[in-house]
Amino acid sequence: MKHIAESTVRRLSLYLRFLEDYRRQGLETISSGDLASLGGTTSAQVRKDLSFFGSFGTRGLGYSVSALSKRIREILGLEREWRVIIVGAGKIGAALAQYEGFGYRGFKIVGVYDVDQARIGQSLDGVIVKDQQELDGDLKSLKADIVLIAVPPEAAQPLVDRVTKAGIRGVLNFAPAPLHAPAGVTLRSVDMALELEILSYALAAKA
Amino acid sequence: MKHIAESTVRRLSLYLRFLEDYRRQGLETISSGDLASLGGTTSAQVRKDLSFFGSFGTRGLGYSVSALSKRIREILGLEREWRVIIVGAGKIGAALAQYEGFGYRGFKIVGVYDVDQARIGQSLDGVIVKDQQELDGDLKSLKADIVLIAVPPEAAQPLVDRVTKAGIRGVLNFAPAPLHAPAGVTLRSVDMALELEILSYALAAKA
DNA sequence: CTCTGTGAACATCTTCACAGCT
DNA sequence: AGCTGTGAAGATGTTCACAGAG
Repeated sequence: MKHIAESTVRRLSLYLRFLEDYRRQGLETISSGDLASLGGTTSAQVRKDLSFFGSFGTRGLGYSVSALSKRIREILGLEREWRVIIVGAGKIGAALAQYEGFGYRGFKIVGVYDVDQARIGQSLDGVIVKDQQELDGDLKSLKADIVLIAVPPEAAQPLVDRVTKAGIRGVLNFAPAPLHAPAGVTLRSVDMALELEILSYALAAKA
Repeated sequence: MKHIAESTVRRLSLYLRFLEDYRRQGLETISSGDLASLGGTTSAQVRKDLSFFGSFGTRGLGYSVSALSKRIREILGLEREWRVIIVGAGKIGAALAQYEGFGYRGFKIVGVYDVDQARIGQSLDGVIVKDQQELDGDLKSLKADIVLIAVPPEAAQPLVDRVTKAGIRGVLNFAPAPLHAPAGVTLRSVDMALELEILSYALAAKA
């Protein structure tokens, strides 16, 4: 398969949400124009995005809501369950552990770890915070696929090294630090301070 | 000023962090190559990014750490204080209110609001959660610049409409909903579920 | 000789416009 | 007639490669 742009994948993920809204409303077909106006893009963009993966629509009619949902879920790898471990049970880690947005789409939190004795043993939405010393063993025994990093920035890179050594191939980082992972590992970062600074730029630039 | 790509602004923000690391280490100059290797980019990219805003370097030597820091802070609008209001004191809102990453760079949280009586009155890192009914008045009296949205998805768009009507021009949304804002308002979204889905795609695609 | 600053070449992503099904 | 699917054109972002300052 040809390489797909991240922007395309992001939009696919959005389309899936709109499709689920449509299904909830009992609608059976949707056009590229409908998807476009919901997502703030153009109908050509929607058709182009989908065309990378095949031809799912019917000319003159549009797309079947259920068939397209299914197909996008397959493309995104959401038809399977992903087992997620969170490292760091501070404010962000705790918020992530209890975030409803994850569970409903096949992301299952199977463990939360911290180094702070005060946090170990706490229950976060049914998952008990465990001692980080148990992490290496648990990554394997719990069959974790993805690690969410919610530790202080200086602890983040060593943690990436550690979990990738244990075989983890997907990491989502929330620490404000630029991290590096070996080839074959997908590492993404969500940096809230950075987002605020980009907003600051936009506000300052138009003032 | 010509339009600057978001990717450029994002990198500038990263460069600023590296510059601060360098300053902490007492180093006085830095080359585009140094900045590039820290940020996982190329020296040409660094120079191009900076060139949009002027010529700050010395050929044969590099950039003055302190002068470049100062200049990037000006560009990003970080030499001033931004007054931030958080709406929604659930898990995410509370984590944001207590996130240290914001304060140190001129983002001051001046208020947190919720509709839930059980949360109103709670103290989050020194800020008392107030009743959301007071939001409209406080946006003006507290001179808020930026609103962070941490409410359930269905409440997000009405909230955007409300705060933009009150004069807010910068919104950072954490609810998993695609929002629209009037022209002149900068709205950015951080969507954690979306990030996990993009990760899922990457893992599924290489499997 | 080193490292910046930048036009030009290149690569990537988006939009256009229309042929082709239904 | 309506809407998809897709090459081609256009716009945007990145890398190259070198002139020029120190």
